[in-house]
Amino acid sequence: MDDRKQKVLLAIVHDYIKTAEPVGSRTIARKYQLGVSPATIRNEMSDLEEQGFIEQPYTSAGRIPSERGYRYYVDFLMRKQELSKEEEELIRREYEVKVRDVGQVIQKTGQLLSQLTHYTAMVLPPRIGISNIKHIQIVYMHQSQAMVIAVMDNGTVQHRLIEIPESITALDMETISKVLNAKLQGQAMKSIKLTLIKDIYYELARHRNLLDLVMELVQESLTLEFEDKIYLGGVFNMLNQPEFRNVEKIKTMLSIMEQEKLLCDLLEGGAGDEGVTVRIGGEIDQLDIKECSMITAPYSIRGRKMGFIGVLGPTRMEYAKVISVVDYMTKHLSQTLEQMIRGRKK
Amino acid sequence: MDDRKQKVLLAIVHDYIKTAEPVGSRTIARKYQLGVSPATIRNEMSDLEEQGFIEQPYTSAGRIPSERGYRYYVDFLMRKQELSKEEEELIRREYEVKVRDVGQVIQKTGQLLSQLTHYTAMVLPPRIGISNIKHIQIVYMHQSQAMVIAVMDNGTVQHRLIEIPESITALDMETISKVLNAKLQGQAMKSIKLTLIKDIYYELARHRNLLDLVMELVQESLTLEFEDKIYLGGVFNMLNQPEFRNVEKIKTMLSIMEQEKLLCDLLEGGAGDEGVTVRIGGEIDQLDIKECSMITAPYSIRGRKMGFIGVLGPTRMEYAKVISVVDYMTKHLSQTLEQMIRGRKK
DNA sequence: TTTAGCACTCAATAGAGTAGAGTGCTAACA
DNA sequence: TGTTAGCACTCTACTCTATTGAGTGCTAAA
Repeated sequence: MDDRKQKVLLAIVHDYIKTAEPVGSRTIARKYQLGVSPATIRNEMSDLEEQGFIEQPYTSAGRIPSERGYRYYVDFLMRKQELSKEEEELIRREYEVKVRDVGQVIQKTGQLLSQLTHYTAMVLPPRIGISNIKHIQIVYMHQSQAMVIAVMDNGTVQHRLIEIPESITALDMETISKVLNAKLQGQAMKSIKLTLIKDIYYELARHRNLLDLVMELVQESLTLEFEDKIYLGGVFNMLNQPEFRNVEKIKTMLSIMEQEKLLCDLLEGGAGDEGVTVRIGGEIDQLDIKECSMITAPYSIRGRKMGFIGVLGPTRMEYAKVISVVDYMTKHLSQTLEQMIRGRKK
Repeated sequence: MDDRKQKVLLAIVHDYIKTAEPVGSRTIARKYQLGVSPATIRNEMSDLEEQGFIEQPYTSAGRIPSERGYRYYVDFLMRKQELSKEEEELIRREYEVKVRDVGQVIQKTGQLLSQLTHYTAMVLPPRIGISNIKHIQIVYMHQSQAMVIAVMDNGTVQHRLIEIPESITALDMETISKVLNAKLQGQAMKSIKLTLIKDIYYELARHRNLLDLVMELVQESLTLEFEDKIYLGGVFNMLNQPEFRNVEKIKTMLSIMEQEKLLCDLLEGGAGDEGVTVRIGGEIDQLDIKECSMITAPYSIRGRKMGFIGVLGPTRMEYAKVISVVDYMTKHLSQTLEQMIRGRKK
């Protein structure tokens, strides 16, 4: 692909991202100084179309980038775009106030992502399956009920009400808490194996009843990993995009947004181990939202991948901008979380 | 208002609720056996319009109920509509599985509400401000950080990471936990007064530093009451309503849905102390969502009002149906929550 | 290789006409 | 006096038909 063709493609992508209207040869000649006439540009466009980088919605309309065109743009033509001073300032300021626990950080991240990009943001909170138990506590509520609380070292807290046999006293529970703490502290939810459970059983044979219930909680927390909550921000930003002028599209869009499970898969599915991943249109294979692109990236705490953040927008997305925002935010998020949970030992 | 006028109004309300089209005199004569000709009905309609119960979108269209018309319908004409056996069965079944903690119950309630009514459901979880502290625990995370956990007797758990001076040991914290529990157990967050705090201060003069932070949490939990989370269900149900054919309306609608604070006010604002409240159109004064009605009701645990549930739909709403669903759900919700937190002493 | 010119295509817009639902009025009827 | 049939009138929604304009592709000349 020669230099001038690249320039033409770049012009088409830029203009279409900005206006959402098919771009004609004349517009390019007028707005982007290439030093050639519209006729020449038409010839180039004809070639580009043959190679599959651009397409025509109908005969005698302007051209729009194809998915392949966007891909080429993202891979070769796009120039990196740093965040502005104001934006960085905004992020810094927002993270400073009122973010006391992990949940709030996650939520704020979603908010910022959507605010900065004007698209829909998705954030997957730190997965508990791969974090370690810091403390387990059983709180007596009344004669047939107790609350099991597990504090994880990523700063989250799991809790559940359980039924207990009436024969068990508050004192019993304290004993159980102690043993559980001794055995489970520092263990990852995932790594709690049968041997360990047997070990605890042995030590607490007397309290087998209660123990069954507690272990059930532990087990369930593990499965919870897969039905994790996901934080969305700016869903209705998407409605400002001209591609959502028609109500049917909005409906499919929103019904997708209500399926948390699907979104989690979407977010986890494509992202690589490190760095920002861009998926354009059909490259998101799980789903048939047409004309959408996703930009995702994992964030980590102390080098361990803990979750994902992502932005969903139309294929006609401001890739350069969104990529740098996502990149910047993962780093900032990792940093904020690390600061918050400073105590973690490697 | 004489009997026949009521019948005509009822016919108009029913038909408009069903079809979302202005209702003409002929339609009424055909579909609702009133035993009179369209001309007579026209005369009645003319009167009804003069009295403000119905209106015409434009000359020579059919009539639609005015807000006053809906109000009259709800107050005097509407017949109570019981839930079907299938619906009751559905509710029972859904509450049985996988509702282990209060959060899940709340979420499930929202889901059911929207599923049964086909409108948007909102649920305000039990307010912590008016619930009592069951247990306070401080968990040591590492040398400069601790997690404060408060278990409330309504089955919710509050938690927060706090910074602690390095001089404080894990043992210190256990002492503090003990004293806090002794003093705060059974107290409502709201009722924690200065005298009580002084009392604790006195007893724990040595640990004043840490105490400051813990009390701050308690204080903040109190303010949290006002920025409570709200659970929404079936937001996109609304899009199936024909009044949301145009995109602008969808946008205002959704942007309202994203403002949690506003929704909480909305939910709390109009509801009375007991029973179902219906607000029609302009009667929802906080807001300028036009053409919407809200049906709300408080739910309680052991006779104490703990939160609200509500349904938001177009003014052209199936009032009879929604009212009975909301009514039924508050009762069922109260019951489920009471069962779950059985231990509460009056 | 580039450019100007020109015929052709197609969506979007605007206008005109038509159909249909519904009203209000009047006069006749029970 | 209340009810009804008849009829002229109103207004929206829909269809059909130009018209406009942006844009292309091709050809021939520079």
